[in-house]
This record gives sequence, C-alpha cells and structure tokens, in this order.
Amino acid sequence: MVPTRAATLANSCANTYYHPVPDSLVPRPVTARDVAARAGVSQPTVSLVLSGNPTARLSPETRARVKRAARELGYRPNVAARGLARGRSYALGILVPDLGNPFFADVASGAQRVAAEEGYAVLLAEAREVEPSRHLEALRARRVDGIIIDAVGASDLDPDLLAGFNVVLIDEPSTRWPGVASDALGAGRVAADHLLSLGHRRLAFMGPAIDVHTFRQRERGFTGTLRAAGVTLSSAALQRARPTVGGGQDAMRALLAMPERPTGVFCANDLMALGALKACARAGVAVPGAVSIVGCDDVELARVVTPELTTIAIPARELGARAARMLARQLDGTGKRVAGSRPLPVTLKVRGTSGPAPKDLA
Amino acid sequence: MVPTRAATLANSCANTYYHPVPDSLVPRPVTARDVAARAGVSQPTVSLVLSGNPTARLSPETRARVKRAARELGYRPNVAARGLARGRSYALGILVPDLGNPFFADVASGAQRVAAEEGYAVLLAEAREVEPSRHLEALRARRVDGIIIDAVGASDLDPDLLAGFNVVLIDEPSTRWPGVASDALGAGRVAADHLLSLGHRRLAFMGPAIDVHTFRQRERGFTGTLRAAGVTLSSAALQRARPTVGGGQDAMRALLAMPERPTGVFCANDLMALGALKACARAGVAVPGAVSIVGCDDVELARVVTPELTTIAIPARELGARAARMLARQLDGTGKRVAGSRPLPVTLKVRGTSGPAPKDLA
DNA sequence: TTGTAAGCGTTATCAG
DNA sequence: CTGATAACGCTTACAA
Repeated sequence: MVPTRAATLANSCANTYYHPVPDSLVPRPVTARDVAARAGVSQPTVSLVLSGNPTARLSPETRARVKRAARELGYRPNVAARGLARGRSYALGILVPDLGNPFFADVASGAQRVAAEEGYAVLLAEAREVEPSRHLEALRARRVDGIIIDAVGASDLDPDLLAGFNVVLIDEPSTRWPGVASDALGAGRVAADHLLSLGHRRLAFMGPAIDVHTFRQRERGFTGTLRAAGVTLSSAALQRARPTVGGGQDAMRALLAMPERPTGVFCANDLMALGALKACARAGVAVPGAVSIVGCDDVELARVVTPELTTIAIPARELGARAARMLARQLDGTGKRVAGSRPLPVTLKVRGTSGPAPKDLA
Repeated sequence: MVPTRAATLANSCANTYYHPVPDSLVPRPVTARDVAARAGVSQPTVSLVLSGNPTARLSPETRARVKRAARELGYRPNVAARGLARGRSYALGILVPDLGNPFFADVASGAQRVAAEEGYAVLLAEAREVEPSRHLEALRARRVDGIIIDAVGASDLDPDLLAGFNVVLIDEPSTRWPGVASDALGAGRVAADHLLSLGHRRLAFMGPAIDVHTFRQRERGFTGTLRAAGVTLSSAALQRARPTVGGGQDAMRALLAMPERPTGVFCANDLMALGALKACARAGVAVPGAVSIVGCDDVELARVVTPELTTIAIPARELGARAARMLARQLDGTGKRVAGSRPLPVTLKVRGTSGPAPKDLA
C-alpha cells in the first residue's frame, strides 16, 4: 500500500518539512494495455468495451472480463490520449475579467457545474493580471473544444485570436457567435419603473465609461423609460466610474454634491450600488429617506448591508450553466445548429434602499 | 479569411439565431508536420527547434527556417500531444468548496495567475454541488500534474482518491503533503488581544462545527489567549453555526439572547461576521457601542458595510499563488524536495465594528 | 466476435 | 548537425 508507506516516511521527519515520495514509489498509471493483459484480450478490445462505442459487438462474456479487470486495476482512461485520437480535448475554457467580482465567480461556478456533468473539464482564465490574448493562446495550445467568454469584450479582440474556436458569449450579442444573455434592457426598465412608481422624478444613473454591452443596455433601458415618462437626466446625473465599490463611492459623492441632488439612483451593478450606499452613510445622507438606491445583479452581499440593497436579480449561475450547456450541445451535437436563447428574465428585488421620494422634493 | 466568411454567413440570418460555420470551413490546426514540410526539414527537427530542448545542436540556419515557417503558419504545439509524449499534462487542478465565498475565489485567482505564468493550465473543481471524489476522479483521468486543495478536508478523503497525486494543501497541515497556510492560531490570538485591550471581558466566539483545521486554530488561538488572560468563555458563548452569512446571523441572535450578553465577539470568518453585524442591526443593538465584532479574512466586502468591519486580514490570493508556485517547483523541480513554508502572517485591520467595552459592563 | 494495424501530434533515442 | 524510428495511450477501420 503505497499511501501508507509514504505516510510513514513523512511521519519520521520534522513537522514543518516534507519529504516527497521517491519516484520509484509512485506507480505508473494503469493503461488499457494493462487491463488487456489481465483480461486476456487485446488492447483495442478494452477500448471498445470501455469507451461505450455503440458499434462494438462483443460477447457479454468478454465485456464482463474486461470490466472486471478494469475495476480491479482501478483503470482510468487517459483523457489526453483519447482526445488526441479523437481530435477533441473534452475541455472548455472560461474567460472572465475578475473572479473577485462575485457575479463572475457565480458564472464560473455555474459553468463548471454543468461542464462537470457533461464530462468536460473547465480551464479557468481570469483576465485580471494576464492579458486575454495570452489566455486565448494558451487555450488554443490546449485545443479546448470551446470557450465561454463573459464581459471581456470579445468583439474588441483581434479576430485571429478567436479564429477557429467554438465560442459562446455571455451578455454580449454577436452575429459571429451564439450566446446567452440576461435581459439587460429590461433591468434598466424595471429599475426606472420602480423608482418612478415611488414618486421619484429627480433621477441619476452611474455606470462605467467602457463600452460593455450589458452596462450600456441597462443604462439605455433606464434612461429610455425615464424619457418615455417625461423625465430627463441632466448630464451631471449621468456618472461615469469604474464598476467597483470604489467607483460607486466616487460617483455617489459627485451626485451628492449636485445643487439639485437626485432622490433616486440606479447603479450599473451591485458593487457600485454598495459603494454608493457607503458614500451616503459617510455623508450622513439617509437611505432611503433622502436618496433611494437601486443596484443590479443581486450578489449575495446585497442582503448583508443595512439597509438591504434593492436590486435587480440577474441569474449569474444560470447564465454560466446555460453557456456551458450550449457549448456542450454544440459540441457533441449531431444537429450542429445552436440557437441563441432568449434573454433570461431579471427580477426586481425590493428591499431596504428604495422608498418613496421625499415629499418636499417630489 | 475564414472569420470574415463566417461573419458574413451569420449576418444574413435572423438576429437571434446562429448558424455555425460548416466543418469544411474550420481549418485543421497546423501541426509540426506542416511546419516541417514548409521548412523543408523533418518533423522531429521542428520539435527540437521549438521545444527549446537544450541538447539540440542545430545549425542556426535551420533554426531560423523552422521558426519562420512556424510563425508564418501560426503554429501552436499541441499540449495534449506533448503531454502524452512527456508523461505530463502541464495542468493543475484546484479543488475548493465554494467559489461563492470570495475568499476561495481569491485563492483560485491567485493560483491561476502564477499557474499561467509557469505554463500550467488550471482545472477548476468546485465541490459545491459535485462530490470531491468525482472531481478527483476526473482530475485523475486528465492526469493533472498536481492538485491544490483548500478546505475540503483532504485528510478525511479516502486515501485512494489522492493516491499518486502531487498535492499541495492550503490551510490544512498534513504529514503526507506539503502545504501553505496562514497563521490561523495567530489570527485568533490577535483578535483576542485586540478585544482584551479594548477592555472587553465578556467575550464570545462563533465558528462552524465541522472540523476544518483553520477554523479550529482560529478558535484555539482566541480561547487560549483569553484563558491566559484569566478570561473564560461560557459554553453558550461558543456558538456553532455554518460559516456563512446566515450562520453568523443565527449565532449572533443566540448570543444576543444570553442573560449576560457578551460585549465582544470574534467570528471564524468574515461572512459570519457580516451576518452577526446584520443581526445586531436588526435587533437594534449598537455596534460597536454595545457589542464589538471582529471578523477574519478581510474579504473586500468587509469594507463596504457600515460601520466597516474590524477583521484579521488573511492573504488569500497569496495563499493560492504560493500553493501554485510550490506545486510548479515540485514538478519541474530538479531538486524534488519541497519545504512546507512557514505560516503566512496575518494582520489586524482595526475598523469600525470594534470599540471600547461599554463602561457599565466592563 | 476479436485481433491487427494505422494513426492522432508530440518527444526522445538513436544512427547516419 | 540532422533525420529515421520508436514510443506515449487511445480510437477506429479493417481483417481474420
């Protein structure tokens, strides 16, 4: 029993240091050949039995013998070898901007769950400190069967980087690749409706300057709905800042400094909203008494702040899950045709940061 | 230009639907053989030139020819094939309980960063809805060169599942594998010192019932320091709950219901602390006026709540990064011997949720 | 029903 | 210095 021997070896050493098991002790992985030898058949027969090939017509007896041998030896087919032979890697890449944003962590989580179910591995690629292009090159070198890209601006990437890849986009429409998206336009609309129905007329929006489709749509949905209701946004009420807590804080400070301070603010995402909330707390501005704040995403933390954040829930895990499923379908798909699904519905979560507009200002 | 053709094809279709490029249009990846043909050399020569093998003594002229051909063709070596030949996959697995916890997201982020630097891919394995054992089987099938395991209780796993793997543990000591850890004992100690120095004598701890080493140590460090200072914890002041926001909320409610309510609480992690903070807010208990709260981890959100959370910062990304580096060293290591590093220092972040003990109770 | 042979894209060990 | 040749572990015709 190798593990035990290794443990004994290590136990005899000082606690803080580790002595690895000598090479001779780590057993070479079991191969199909080993199984074949033990079962008394040829190696390809093993492959036929174990790879579930429907064309294989083998005697039940051989089947059983092979399976037993495999079990006894603890045989695991080498996926890389299989991939080489079949021309597929059974691996998916997922490219996200930043795992520190719980939204993307959720997307990754959802994607990995489905991928695992479908027999794919998920290669993590975070564009936080490594260039997307480097990641893409690495994924290409690994011949991943497909890539999920979320909010990394796939359209802005050098087309060559993506050439030949099977891509599914999250929250970014494209004529070139299929994708899944949330109803970003609807999110903005719902936020506007909510604030309007509470009597707010002096409104503001904060979002990033960069051209990320989802953010743009949320903004459009918001401003469009306001316009339709005869409410206009002054340019100062349209704050540009990074889509982070810090950005939200900055933006809110600017809004609070306006001569005619807005009473209702829609933030492009929850991180910004949390920053905004914080800026209000710092400035001693009552929420929702003086200012109502609406976020977007519904990350878990939205419910931990006090008051709890009113926000629009975006099904992050579901987005990731669907993207992975879509890729999987497209890959083992006999019918290679994949339809881009309708935008996933978003839902308003009315919580503690939104309330009636202050009467003296309504 | 394939991409353009594909785009044109798709453009002619309805917006919501996607028509994939016919197989004939997606180019077979270029192989070393293609490069060899174009450079007028044998295929193995290409390998020699491009794989940076130091033993290779080739004429500079051939070298140049091969490199040029490779560049012109956009050649990328197939990592799976290389892995097959070299008996390594150049892939690392990372097994974490839950990406929804920003702490683990950070660990993964750090690990992926250095793995990318070192030329390894990172296979994501989240034990949230998939059994660790399934993940480990999958990683074995892929012949990953190593695995990073964080807080999944590696010691409790069936040893066979891990047999033969190169493992680095995060925050879990083991005689069997090397690992990196934060100074969990120190974290508890620092928390205790902080609260004691603020005059608190009626103290409490909340943490999970499950036997996760880090949490245990934080607890031990805390209670041990208190004991040394002559302060004892009543059993009711030792709350067991899940290490989540919800768990923290429950635990805090229980603490607030005590006849002699504690004035200072140390929470096993920030999520619990945030829950505790929230429970206080709900119950109208002033923080830090009536109760001081200290968390652990210093997740980003610790600074978004009001008042900001006093907590012990654990270098999550650094833990992930070191684990990956350690694995990498151990793998391409000529000197296969790897030392488990000393625990990473933790640092107290005094913020808004801790203050002097109320005078009437001190 | 099963074994043989060829090949997937590399690397590594040899002769030439 | 360079080019065959044989692995690596598996799949898939094609024979037997």
